[in-house]
Order: sequence, then C-alpha cells, then structure tokens
Amino acid sequence: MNQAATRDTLIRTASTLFRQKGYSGVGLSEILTAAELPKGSLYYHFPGGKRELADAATRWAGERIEAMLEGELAQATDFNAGAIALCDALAKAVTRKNTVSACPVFSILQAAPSEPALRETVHAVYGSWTDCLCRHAARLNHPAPARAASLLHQRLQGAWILAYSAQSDAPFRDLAEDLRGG
Amino acid sequence: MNQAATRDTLIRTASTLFRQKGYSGVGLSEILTAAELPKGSLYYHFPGGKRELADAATRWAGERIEAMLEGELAQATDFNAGAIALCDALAKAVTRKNTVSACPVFSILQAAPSEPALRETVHAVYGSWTDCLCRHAARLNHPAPARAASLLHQRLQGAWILAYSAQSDAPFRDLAEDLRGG
DNA sequence: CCACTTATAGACCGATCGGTCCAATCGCAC
DNA sequence: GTGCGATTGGACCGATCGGTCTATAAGTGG
Repeated sequence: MNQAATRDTLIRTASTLFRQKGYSGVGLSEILTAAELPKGSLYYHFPGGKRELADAATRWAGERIEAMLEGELAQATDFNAGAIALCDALAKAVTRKNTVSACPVFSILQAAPSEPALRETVHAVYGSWTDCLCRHAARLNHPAPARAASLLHQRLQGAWILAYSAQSDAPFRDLAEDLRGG
Repeated sequence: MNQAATRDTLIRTASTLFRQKGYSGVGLSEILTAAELPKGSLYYHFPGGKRELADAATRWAGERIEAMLEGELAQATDFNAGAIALCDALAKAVTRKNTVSACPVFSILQAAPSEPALRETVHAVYGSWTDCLCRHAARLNHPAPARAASLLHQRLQGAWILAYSAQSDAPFRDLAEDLRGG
C-alpha cells in the first residue's frame, strides 16, 4: 500500500469509529485492527498520535459533509427548497444505511476538555458549514442570509441528534415537512 | 455522610464529569477523586459499576432538565411564548455560568454502541422531554401538539450543540428571536 | 456494651490505554 | 543488483482503566 492510501485508510477508519463511539471511546488498537495496519504506520503518518489523527479525521469528515451541503444547495432555486432537499437527502441516507451515526464532528467535540486543539478544529468546521449555507442563502437572495444559515444549521444538528437517539429518519422528515410549511 | 447523601454526591459528580467529557472520557478514579469518596462506596451504592452510575446520572439529569421545562412552560399563556421563555432561560444560564456544557444526556448516548442499556435510558429521557413539551402544547391549545413538541425539541437540541461548540449563548438568542417572528 | 448490619477505605488484579523504539522490508535511483 | 531513504511490523513501556475483595469504621437495636 502506498503512503497516500495508508494515510487515507487510517483517516477513514478512525472517522468511522470516532463517530460511532466518540474520541475517548475508541482505542488506537481498535483503529489499527480495523484498518489492518500496524502501529508503526500510524505514528509515521501522524507523529502527533491519536490527537493528530482525530484532527485529520474531523477535517476530512467536515469536508465530506460540506460537499454534500454544496451538492444539494447548488441545485436549489430558493433557499427553503434547498433546505428541504438537504433534509430529504439526510433522511434518504438514513433509510439506505438503516442506521444513524452521530455527527462525526460532534463526536470529537466531546474530547475538547482534554484536547483543546480539537475544539478549535470542530468550531472551524462548524463555522465552515454555516458559511457554506450562508453563501447559498445570499446567492438565492435570502433577505437575511447569515441568520437563515445559522437557524438551518441549528435545526439540522438537532434533527441529527434525535435521529441518532431514535435510530430513525423521522426527525429529518419532520423538519422537511415543517420547512414545506406543513 | 449518610447513605443517601453519598449516593447523591456520586450521581451529581458523575453527571457533571460525563457531560464535560462523555462516558468514555471519564474514569472511575476521576469521579471518585472529585467526589472525595473511595471505590468501596461506589460499588456499594452501584453494584453495576460505571454503567449503573451512568444510568442513574442520566435519569437524574433528565429529571432536572424536565423540571426546568415544566417550570418555564407552566407560566406560559401560549406555546410559542413558552418556547421563547425556555430559550431565554437557557441563554441566561449560559451567561450566568459563562460556560456551556454538552447536554448531559447526549454525552451518555455516545457510549451506546458498547453499552446498549444506556441507549434505552437516553431514548426514554428524550421521549419524556418531548412528552412534556407535548402536554403543554396540548394544554395551551396548540393545533398540532405532537408535531410542535418534536420540532421544538429538535431546535433546542441543535441550539445547545452550537452553543456548546461556540461556548456562546448566541444560538439560544437566535432561536428565541426566530420564535418571536424576527 | 455488645452483636450485627451498613457503609467506607483502599490495596490489588488483569486488561487495555496511548506512546516509543528499532529491526525488517519495500520501492526506487543509480 | 546495490545502496538508501521511505514505510511497515510489532515488541515493549509505564500509566490508567473498570472491577474485585477484604478489613475496618460507623451506626443501631437489644
């Protein structure tokens, strides 16, 4: 396996496990077993150890989700329709996978008190999401793009949490219906 | 210290630490040091160990928050006004303590994959909150109380997460303003 | 004041934690 | 093919994990 692939495998595996169990809930040995890689590889690619791996995994997951936001909103003709499309996409993702994991970024945030550097990363990723929503709100001529972006971000986070706890897509469907004016 | 006080101290201390660092992020030794109690006391009052303590802490925290929901909503003359009062109360709590902890119930949810029993407890507590909101929505003649309760619960959870990550009361204030129709 | 239950105190256990280190192996330049 | 840096494989470390166990202290009814 070449260097880039090894690094990528570590990030993907770590991100998956972290979002399932949280930063402290996953041991390095568990990540390495799942990735089928030895400890030497991890500390070669991430000299900073678990913290650096978690940081990279958070950024990677953040970019993936932002790409999804971009993808859904790019096609929208108005901001509210874009928000509905997002909810539908999330609900569909839940149905397809038949399980709901926590937000991969938030799962890292819980480690913030012992790993202050990770809090900044999480905050930056959340800010980047809100900015993405705000850009599209402005593009679609929403009268108060910053406010609309913050509020939508809030609602999506809340729906995600309840979907996670209930292991159901209902919260995303509820939110979509509310946005439709129902 | 009598038996009830010891048990209570353990629950309070554990709940505080869990909400700061999550279930896996806190060791028993850390809880016991903070509570100034030996290990024997913990396993006397909670023979099930960490899991049972976390379960009790989750229920305890859930009841406290539900009491707050009840307190704010009981005075409301309509459901929307009650929701605004809730946001204001949460924003004020943040200002007063100058720090935001995660939802104590969600912090336990992240341990669910390895502790399935805790998932049920968390789900039950969330359901109890939604029921509480729903009762008041019905009492205040909201046309769709169940839906209103679910949506408000979502929004509060989302605002809490963003408030936590930003260590700011802004998300609660944003939500309150939106509920006011701003 | 004693017997007996209740509760505390903390030594101790094997397992696992994150991290270090170095030998073996790989891939490529020459 | 030979040499050499890049990368992997994994043994090993001290610290800490959740949990068990026994001895002692505190409280209580007779």
